Amino acid sequence: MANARSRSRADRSTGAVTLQQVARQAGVSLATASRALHGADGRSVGDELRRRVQAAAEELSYISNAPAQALARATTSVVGLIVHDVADPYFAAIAAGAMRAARERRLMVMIAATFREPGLELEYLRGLRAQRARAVVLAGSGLAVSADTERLAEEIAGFEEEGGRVVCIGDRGTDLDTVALDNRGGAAGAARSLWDQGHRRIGVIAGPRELTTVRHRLDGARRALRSLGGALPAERVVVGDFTREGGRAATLELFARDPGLTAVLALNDLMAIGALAALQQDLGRTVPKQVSVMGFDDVPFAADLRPALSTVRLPLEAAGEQAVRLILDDPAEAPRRVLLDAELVTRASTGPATHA
Amino acid sequence: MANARSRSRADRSTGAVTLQQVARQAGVSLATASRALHGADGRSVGDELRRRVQAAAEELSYISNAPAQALARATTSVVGLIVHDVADPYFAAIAAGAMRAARERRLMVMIAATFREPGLELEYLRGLRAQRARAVVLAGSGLAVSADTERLAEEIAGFEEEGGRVVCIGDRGTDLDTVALDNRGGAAGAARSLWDQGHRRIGVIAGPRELTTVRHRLDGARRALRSLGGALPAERVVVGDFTREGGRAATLELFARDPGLTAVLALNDLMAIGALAALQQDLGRTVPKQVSVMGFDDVPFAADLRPALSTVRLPLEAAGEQAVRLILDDPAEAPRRVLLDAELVTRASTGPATHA
DNA sequence: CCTCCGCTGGAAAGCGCTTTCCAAGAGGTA
DNA sequence: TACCTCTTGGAAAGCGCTTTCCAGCGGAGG
Repeated sequence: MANARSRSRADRSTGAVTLQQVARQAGVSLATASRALHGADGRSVGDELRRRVQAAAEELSYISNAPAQALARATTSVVGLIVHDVADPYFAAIAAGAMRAARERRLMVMIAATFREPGLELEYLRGLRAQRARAVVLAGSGLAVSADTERLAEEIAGFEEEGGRVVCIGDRGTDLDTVALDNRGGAAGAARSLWDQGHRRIGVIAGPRELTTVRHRLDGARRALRSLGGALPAERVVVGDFTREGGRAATLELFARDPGLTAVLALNDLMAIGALAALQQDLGRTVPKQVSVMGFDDVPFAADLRPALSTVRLPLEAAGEQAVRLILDDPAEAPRRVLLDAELVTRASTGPATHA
Repeated sequence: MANARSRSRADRSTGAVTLQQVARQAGVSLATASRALHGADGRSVGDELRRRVQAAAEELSYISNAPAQALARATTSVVGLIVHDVADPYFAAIAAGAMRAARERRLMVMIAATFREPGLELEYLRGLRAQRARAVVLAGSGLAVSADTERLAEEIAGFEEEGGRVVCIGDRGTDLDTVALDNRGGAAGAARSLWDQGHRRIGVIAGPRELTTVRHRLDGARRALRSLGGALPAERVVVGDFTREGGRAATLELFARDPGLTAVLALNDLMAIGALAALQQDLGRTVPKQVSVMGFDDVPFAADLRPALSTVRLPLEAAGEQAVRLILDDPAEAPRRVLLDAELVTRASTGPATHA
């Protein structure tokens, strides 16, 4: 008997059941089968025939061919999601939210991780365009300065011209649909809270300056301090990787420059964890007794660190959800912007400044 | 002038640049253009023409239509990844590995989260079949008992018959390509290490019993204890959600049953974190002085908890990578099985038993 | 009784690509 | 010079679906 492997060389089919076969089995035309099963056509099919088609499909275990549908309909049911790194809890939370929203709308999500290489973002966007994704969510923070930024903008424009939709999480320069997170406000609140507890010598450990997220957070903190009569001189800001190790190294550098700091504001929780490690293990300081540490993002484990990390909570999962909603539910003309609030979460890693 | 919106109703095209247009612009036939740009054909194109085609493609910003290619080639460049929850660091790590491997092979990954509903796994597998994914990685632990298990097996068989490939991470009953993690061995090692430190009354907090992962870990621990002359009676095993809260509740229950326990073995790190919280905050015990806590998985923050969590490290990212390699690199006949070792990581949350 | 309309089913024309086949030319050998 | 082989380009036949059009039919209205 003929098995799947013995097809003629000219036969490029996969051996999967086709709609044609379903139609034959049900004794109806291809058109009717298509309408009975997927009928986005606005056309109705008689009850009797519809039942016959459904039965045939069931019996043959028919599974529709999405690429073929995509070709014929000129649209797909996939949305793309571009993040920096899925293993980073920040992006994991966003991804979870986006996937939940996608599920509600019965869409599949194609995910791409750039590992922070700007070139990859462009490449993946092109890949998603090739897939004819309906929409793509750009979750990674934009780069403020980059030769690729312009190319990216062009690519986005091209995509939108073809009917694709793009939304980004966090502000980018461009006028796109945006789900913005209140980085500035959150950072300002964090700085103010430190100030209110008597801290006057506050150090900041920041991620790469090109990230707009970093810029906004830094800016928020700086302004708040200034408006309170303080300042954030350049030597009290150390840039490092946006990771635990980056935070550790940055903290060491910060205290090498000024051992009298009473608080460190980390621009994300990963760095804050590094700061905690540096302070408690390398520098032998007690937190928050001698030095307060404030994080940013409120990753899931923040409350389980010792001391429990005070931080700024960002509604990341909601951001992911909103992003796909925004993009799919009502395709407005003008670019829209949704601002999600940050919330200060005070836990045990911050406390009153000890005046030396 | 005619814009993209003014196409006739009969025109189902997206307005995207097609290969046909590129061919025309380059003054060659469609066939030649196809060969010049993607030629998986084994056929060569003269240098001059190839250059002309490439220039035309560049100039028109041509982006190939993946669905159309998929239809014509009867294969795609997407792999599917089905997990329980992307926000769970366990799956996030696997996903990161899988994505890295996919990138090396220039594949796109379609990800689906089941949120632990077994029905969804089936549904997503069908979705991935519809997409004609080349391969799918089943990352979530299998359910040992489930009405869906059989349906799932059928679905997998159908997919493989059509040329799709499936690999799972962690053992499932079925004879599939598998990247197994040494859950049994890891749990045995963990139990032994506790035993060796003098612990004789060890409680275990476990995730849902249907998960094969849980079964294996539990089994490993039980056997190890038995072989050492101890035992793991049913009342010292409490089942809860595989989450922080589940761990906390389970720990409380465990100590309500037997306040004299000197160690708790959590079957994943999330539960271990809950145990730490329950012990230190709710029960007022010191860890590891009065009670030792051992986790499982070694999530990224395990070392930053207080006390730093002793746990069993699983090479999760490697598992994700291996899975996609296994499945794509050499499509062997017989189902293969790769076993990845677990490694005991002793940190500060475990110590010698205090004999009351 | 005839016409017109609304409804349902089917034939067929694509959607944008890949690949098979064929034709034509180049180069080698007898 | 005649014949054969090898290479390169193009025409055209699909891949599996959706959707447009058209045909046929029954019922309502004149």
